[in-house]
Amino acid sequence: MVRTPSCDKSGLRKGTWTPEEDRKLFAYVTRYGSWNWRQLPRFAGLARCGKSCRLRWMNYLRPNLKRGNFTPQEEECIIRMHQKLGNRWSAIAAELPGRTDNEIKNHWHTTLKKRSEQNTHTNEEVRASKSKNKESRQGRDSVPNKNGVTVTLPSTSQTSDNSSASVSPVSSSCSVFSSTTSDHCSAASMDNLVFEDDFGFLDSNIEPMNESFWTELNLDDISYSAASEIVSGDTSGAIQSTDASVHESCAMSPHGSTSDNDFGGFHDAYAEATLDNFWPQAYVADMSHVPSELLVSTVVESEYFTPIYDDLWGQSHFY
DNA sequence: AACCGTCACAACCGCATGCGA
DNA sequence: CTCGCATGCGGTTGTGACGGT
Repeated sequence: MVRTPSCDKSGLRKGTWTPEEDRKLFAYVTRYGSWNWRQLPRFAGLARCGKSCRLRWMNYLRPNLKRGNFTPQEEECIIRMHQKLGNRWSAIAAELPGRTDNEIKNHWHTTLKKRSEQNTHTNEEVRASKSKNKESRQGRDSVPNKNGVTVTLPSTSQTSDNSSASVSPVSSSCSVFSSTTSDHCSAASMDNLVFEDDFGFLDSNIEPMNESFWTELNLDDISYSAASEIVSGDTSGAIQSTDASVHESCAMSPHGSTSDNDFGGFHDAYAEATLDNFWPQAYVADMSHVPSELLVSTVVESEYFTPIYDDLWGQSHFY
C-alpha cells in the first residue's frame, strides 16, 4: 500500500509521502494556495515535483475529502455513472462529494468491476434462461434433464426479480448527492497568483522555506477536529457546521485510513484546535517570500477564497 | 512459522487539454 | 498557427496487509 521512499536522478523525492511532507504541503497550500504547482514545492520546502504535490493534495490532503468505505448509495451511483459515462472517473467523482477520481477508480477496479461483471453475467444467464423458458413453455413447463429426470423451471417473474435486485440493495436514485458538486476548497479555487514567465533567477535568489516558516506558521490554528463530525464515513453524516460556508468548505475530513504514512499523525497532532480558529477572520496570505516581480494578479472568482489585493502584490487577503 | 496469492490503494507515468504568448 | 507551459485525466504499477495453505 505504501511505496518505499526513493529519489529520482534529479534529487526529487518519489514514493510515499512522509507526515512531515504532508504537514508542509498542507500548511503551505492552506496558507498561500496553489498559485503554481510547479514552483510550489520549492517554496514549501519540499523535494517533490509539482505534479506529485498536486496529486497528494488533490487525493489526500484536500479538505472535505471523505475517507473510509464507500456506502451502498455511493457504489450504486458509481455503477450507474460508469454505465453511463464509462471510465470518465473525474466526471463520476463530480457526482460524489468528497471522493476523488483516483479513489473511485481504485474502488471500481478492485470491487465494483467484478460486481458489475457478475451482474452482467447474471443478467445474461437470466435472459438465456428466460428465452429457454419461453421456448419450453410453448410446449410444457417442465423439461427432462440429461438423466431423464423432470426438472421444473423457475417462474419467469421470480428470475426477473432476482436479477433486478442483484445490482444493489438500494434505490437507483442518487439524488442524495449533489449534481453540482465542486471542490469548494480545491487547489484550483486558490489559483489566485501566478508567476510571470522567467524563472531563471529563482535558483539563485529564492530560498526554500526555512525552518522558521514552519514554526511561525502557528499550525495550532489549523483545525480538523470539528470536521470529524462533519464528514463521516457514510453519507448520512451531513455537514453540521452551518454558520459559515467557509467553515464547511474547509472542514478537514477525519482520517479513516490506517496506513503508516497517512495523515493521521498530523491530524491527531492538531486535533485539539477547533474549526472556528482555522479561518477565524479575513486571512492574510503573506506572499512576501515570493519575489513580488513574479506575482501576477489573476483574480479568480472563488466561492470561498476571495482574494483582495490591498497592496497590489505583497499580500492577499483571503476570506 | 513460512510461503504464496490476492486485495487495496497510494503514487507514478504519459498523454490530452486549455491557454497565453 | 505554432509553441511552450501548467494542469487534468486515466491507465498502470508497486507495495504493504491479509488470508489461506
